[in-house]
Amino acid sequence: MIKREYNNRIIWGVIVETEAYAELEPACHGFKSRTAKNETLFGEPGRLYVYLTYGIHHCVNIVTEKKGWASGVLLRAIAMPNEHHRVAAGPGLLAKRFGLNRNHDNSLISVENGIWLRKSSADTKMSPIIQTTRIGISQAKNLPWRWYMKNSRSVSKRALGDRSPKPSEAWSPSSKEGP
DNA sequence: CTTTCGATTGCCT
DNA sequence: GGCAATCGAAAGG
Repeated sequence: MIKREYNNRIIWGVIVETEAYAELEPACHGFKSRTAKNETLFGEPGRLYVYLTYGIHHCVNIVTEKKGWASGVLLRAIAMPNEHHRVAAGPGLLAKRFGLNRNHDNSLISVENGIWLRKSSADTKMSPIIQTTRIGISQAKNLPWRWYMKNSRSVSKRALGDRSPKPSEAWSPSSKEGP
């Protein structure tokens, strides 16, 4: 589960949908270049990479892998048992509900910073976990790097309609190499 | 410099 | 199903 303290309150939920992004594939923000904007993605694991998308919504990632290698896990949906099942059922919605924005970019995940992770029996309650392709991207659509809890009602709306990638959208690793 | 478009959401037909 | 909202990178001239 993920926990968050802000406005003098602690809220929590189970992460029920994620996607992985890494430097070796073109959908990743760190694929083309390393800039001030995406620097966090190249930084040390355990920090948040938060960016604005569509000029309106924020997307929250947890940086993974080793320092110097752009990689992260996008949090796409959180189930909050004590609230309406859709309040955090999407990347933008969960960022909003958990009060996270660009100011939290590069923040270390810790109790001191008001955002942290814990294991819980609630985490496995909605299994099995389905692995499939990512959503809302235009490149490397064939990579099966999305995971979600099959039995959760809080999985993002668009995640429900799966489709297999067309051959023209297929992508396979070429020059870039992993860590 | 100008134009395009995105790791989305919500409202409309 | 379609599309506006709304901003800033990235791409194009």
